[in-house]
Amino acid sequence: MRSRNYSIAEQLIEALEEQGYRDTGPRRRVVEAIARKNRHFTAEALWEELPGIGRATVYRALKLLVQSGALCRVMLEDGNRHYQLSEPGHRGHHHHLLCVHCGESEDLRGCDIEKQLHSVATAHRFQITGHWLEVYGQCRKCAAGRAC
Amino acid sequence: MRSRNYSIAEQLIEALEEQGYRDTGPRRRVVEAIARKNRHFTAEALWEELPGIGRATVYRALKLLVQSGALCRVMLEDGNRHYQLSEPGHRGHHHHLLCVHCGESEDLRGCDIEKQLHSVATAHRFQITGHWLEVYGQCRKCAAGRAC
DNA sequence: ACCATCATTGATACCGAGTATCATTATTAA
DNA sequence: TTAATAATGATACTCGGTATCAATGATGGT
Repeated sequence: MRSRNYSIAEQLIEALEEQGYRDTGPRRRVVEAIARKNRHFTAEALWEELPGIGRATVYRALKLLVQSGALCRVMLEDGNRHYQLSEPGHRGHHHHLLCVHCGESEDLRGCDIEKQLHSVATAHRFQITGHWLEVYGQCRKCAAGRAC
Repeated sequence: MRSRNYSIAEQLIEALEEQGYRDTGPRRRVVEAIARKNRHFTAEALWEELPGIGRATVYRALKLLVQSGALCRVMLEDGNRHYQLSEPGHRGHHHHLLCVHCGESEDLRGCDIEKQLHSVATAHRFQITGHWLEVYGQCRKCAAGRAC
């Protein structure tokens, strides 16, 4: 656990350094807090658990991490914006299964929605350049009525 | 044109009355402004073209119309929230093709994404209760380089 | 037509999420 | 070690939207 967290934090720092950003104390505290999370979270909640770190610093770090693909912005059903770690090795375009009950989220793999959209688009004579998809529901634990 | 706008406005007023809301002067001015639009718009822009109508009134009307299904909230790629009229007789859950160039939008018909999501969900043992999809691209006119 | 009731209005203040500014501080490369 | 430059955090601000509340308007019963 400890080492896993450590390595996630390291990966995030690396993601920043790859883009030419420095490895600083406050940045480290932010990514360590993110690495500890196993569900999606708001920027505000993250900031609140980081006393002494400025709001702007937290928002800046989140922005850079989203840019790098290491972190995803997800949209909840109520329209609130949350953040969540990308699964390792899964930084490109992808979608999420968001548990509305416990807040757990997993990357949606094996979704070839692009193909399907393309055929619909042809019928509309519409040239698709991008899309955005969120899927809401209950994870296996919550669906089974177990705590998670 | 005139009569078409009139009838759209009437339909919107009816959508409100069906829910037990009153047909008032300010409400009428809001729905008439919406009926004139043929692309998605922001709440703020709508308010600005309605001098004398309070901000809250505009936001309240939008909220009620979205509730009724006559109006959709759409999310742009940059995260900005816009609104657009539902196509007639298409008030239930549906998706949009949004032209990023001219702002035109059409309802996406014939998309059986639910089926596909369901099979992916099974693989994840995730119980889907809802989803949100936006599709971005260029409408046929913009793709052809024509003004629209 | 009148009145009592209750919904609606609009001014205002407020809220939440995020950004701009900017003087101070930390990191880095020479 | 130092000069250059990036990052920080306090603060004020923006943007989209909501809560409050006194004043106004619509409605249904008589």
